[in-house]
Amino acid sequence: MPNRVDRAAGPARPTTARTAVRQASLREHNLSLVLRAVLESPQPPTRARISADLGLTRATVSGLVDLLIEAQLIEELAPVVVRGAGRPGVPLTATTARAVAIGVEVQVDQITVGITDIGGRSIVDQTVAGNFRHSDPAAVVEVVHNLATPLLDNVRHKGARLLGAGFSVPGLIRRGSGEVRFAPNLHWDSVDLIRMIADRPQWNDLHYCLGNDADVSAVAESWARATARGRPTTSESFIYLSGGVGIGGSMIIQGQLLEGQHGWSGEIGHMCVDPAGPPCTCGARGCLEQFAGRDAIFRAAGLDLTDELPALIAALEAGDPAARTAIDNAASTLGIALANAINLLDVDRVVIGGFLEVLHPYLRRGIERELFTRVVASRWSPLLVEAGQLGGRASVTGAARLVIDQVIADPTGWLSAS
Amino acid sequence: MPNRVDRAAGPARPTTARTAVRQASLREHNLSLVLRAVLESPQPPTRARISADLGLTRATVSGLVDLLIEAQLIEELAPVVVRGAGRPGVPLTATTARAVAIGVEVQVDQITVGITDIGGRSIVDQTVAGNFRHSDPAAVVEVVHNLATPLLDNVRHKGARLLGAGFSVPGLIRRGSGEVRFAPNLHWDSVDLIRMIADRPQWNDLHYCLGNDADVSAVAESWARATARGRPTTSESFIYLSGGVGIGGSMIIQGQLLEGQHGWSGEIGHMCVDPAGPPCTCGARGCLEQFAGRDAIFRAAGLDLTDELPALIAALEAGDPAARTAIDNAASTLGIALANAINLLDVDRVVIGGFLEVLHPYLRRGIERELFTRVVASRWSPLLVEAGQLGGRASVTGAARLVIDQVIADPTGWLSAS
DNA sequence: CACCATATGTTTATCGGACGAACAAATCCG
DNA sequence: CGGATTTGTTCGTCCGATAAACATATGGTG
Repeated sequence: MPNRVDRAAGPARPTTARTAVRQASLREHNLSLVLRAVLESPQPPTRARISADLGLTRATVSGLVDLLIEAQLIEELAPVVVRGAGRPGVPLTATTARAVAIGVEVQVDQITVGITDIGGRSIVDQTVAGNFRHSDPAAVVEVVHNLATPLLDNVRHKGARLLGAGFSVPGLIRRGSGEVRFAPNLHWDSVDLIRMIADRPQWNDLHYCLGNDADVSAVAESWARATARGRPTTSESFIYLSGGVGIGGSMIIQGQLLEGQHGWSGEIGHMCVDPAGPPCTCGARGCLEQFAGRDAIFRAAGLDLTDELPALIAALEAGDPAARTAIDNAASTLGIALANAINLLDVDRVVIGGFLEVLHPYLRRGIERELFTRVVASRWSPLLVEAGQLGGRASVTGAARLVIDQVIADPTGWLSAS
Repeated sequence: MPNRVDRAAGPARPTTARTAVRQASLREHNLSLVLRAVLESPQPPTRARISADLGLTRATVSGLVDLLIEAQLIEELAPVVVRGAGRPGVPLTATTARAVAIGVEVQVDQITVGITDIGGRSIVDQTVAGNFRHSDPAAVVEVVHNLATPLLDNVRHKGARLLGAGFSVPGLIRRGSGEVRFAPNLHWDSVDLIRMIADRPQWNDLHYCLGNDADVSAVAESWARATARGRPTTSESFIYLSGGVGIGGSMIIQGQLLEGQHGWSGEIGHMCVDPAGPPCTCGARGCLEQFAGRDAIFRAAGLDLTDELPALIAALEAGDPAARTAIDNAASTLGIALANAINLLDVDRVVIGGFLEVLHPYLRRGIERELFTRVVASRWSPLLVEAGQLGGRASVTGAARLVIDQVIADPTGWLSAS
């Protein structure tokens, strides 16, 4: 089958399937269910356990499991487990490094390529620094290709299956296509990134995903905290804040990315937190970015824009009043913006990522203060402001995760090939 | 079967069904699909047309249609249509006044009961005025009962099927139960409204729905504009603003109500539009309500709070500067709040309802001005600020619609009874 | 008007896939 | 060692969609 870009970003879209359900869809769905059960279970489940959890017959589950095993997506473990009477079950788990996805993160100052297996283990990754502002897409593709080729060769050589490739780009994506609609910092405008990559021989015949970096990072965080807590990602809802040059946002509602009509949702950086505030690059006034963006904070703290994060932290630790005020202002405006979002969406969790992740300890109290006074439902449901867990690796991981989410959503396409 | 409150509010929840798919579910799904095809089609479709649209066999569709006809949900029309060669098809349409839902709207100053059939036609409705602030739930139930009984008797006497009852309440709903969590104006706290109603003999054995009034109105508007444009409600996304004593909001994303984790989403009235603004009843400062709520506008316009809307409109038409300023301020703060919401959700349509609906002509320009400068994506996708189409009837219609949405989402439960 | 082309709706046989029950396998317990 | 218990597989059954043939009802054309 040819290159496919089924969805431009995000995990399985809520299947309020307007499409008809043929008998095969039934299989697809249950296959997806079983695979998800294996991948998201706290510990490797047996066939019997899956059967009980899902309400399917053991016979049915067995059949589906066989298909997934044949596809190298899952495998059996030794039946070491002993826990009472009865024949011990065979625990099932994701294969390690046998079914992998490649994630590519394009940033303004670096490009990272990483390989993640279906179980979420990062196999290998590699970063190359550079200046990609106002870059030529073809040059970027070249860099990606060169960076990825050895990794791909290596993985293929070991007999692993390549499930697909996911891309994270700092800009707006055209949903359902492999096209970058607009990436201000890269200075890209309607670049069909996927097509450019897919034309290369080694990149043929793959599944492709493309996503906005904030969205992709949010997906990765959703995954990380689900596995960390040993719980399925299903019911998680949170707002993800991605601090960078600007401030991006993204919403995970019940484990699903809320993409919006065009895939441009989450522009929390341009939420108005003070109509009398300073003008923003977007043309409006008082946008959050102007208070809590990287440049804004550094400027308010009296630092040079070329300074690095450690300088800011040093100033904070030294008790520098300007730095402290800068952070407090950022925190309270972040709090206002997040309170607005929470009131709108009824979500009780916020995850702070990007460069703000490191500042989380300094920001948290200030943010929470605003949340507790402004969120209407805060008296009934506690609110949490957490730091991301993935640091700079969120985007690469997430990009690969986009692919894996597609596999989970419908494993059928990945069955036939041995 | 006993009284059921399958979902507390809203239309079919996105079925990212974590639950297993048995063979029966397949039937359910396709039944739902066929029913939806009949109900949402611009003009009555034939079996063959449905078959082509959905990709199901004519045989399959025929079978499903038979079930739906037997359940009195749809019926055949005379094959009058002549449009080319071939055997003329039999057009299918919703039955009129043979399958109906009852909608109940509880407001602070009135209670309305209305009956709507599955095709969306309003059969009859009735309103009683009263003061239900700080009301006794039991008394309200009594009023509802007395108001509804003759309507129900009448409908049943004509041999129509009662599909269920939907309730609209100005407050927070406990999702998945029939309980009103908190309704400040009614002064209700954890009132199990559905149980109280269902205990009455005539109300036995029904399907029940319960929803927040803004949510319910939004559902009704979604439906109204879908049928008005002769298009299925599927892909519609908009933000609904419900002006009342306060300002409620609600989001319809791709035809689906976005309820949030607890069902408390849409609190756009407490979005901060000016951190230095006046204190709000919620404890924060600068909430939208304090600028664009009914009381705020009347106060700013120099009117008495007991005045009615016509007084405000008269002042506006007379060119009264205070009134004009009040409206302009309301519009720009509404614009700020809506821009925030739109940036977050990537929706390109806003529907203004409640008492603001009438003021729409005076507000629109001011709102749009803010939107066009503040919404990042406005240069690519045009934004629309529309008035609701249903006026005061939105809530009753929507309440009944909650039930009908459930029927559409899974008609199985309504098949057996002749 | 006969006849064919075209489209709709129904009938029939077939097949895919889940289910239930029975059975073999592997453990624990007494 | 034999019963109890749980797991995984095998086999017949049943439900529901599919495909193909057929009956039905038009329009068009010589």
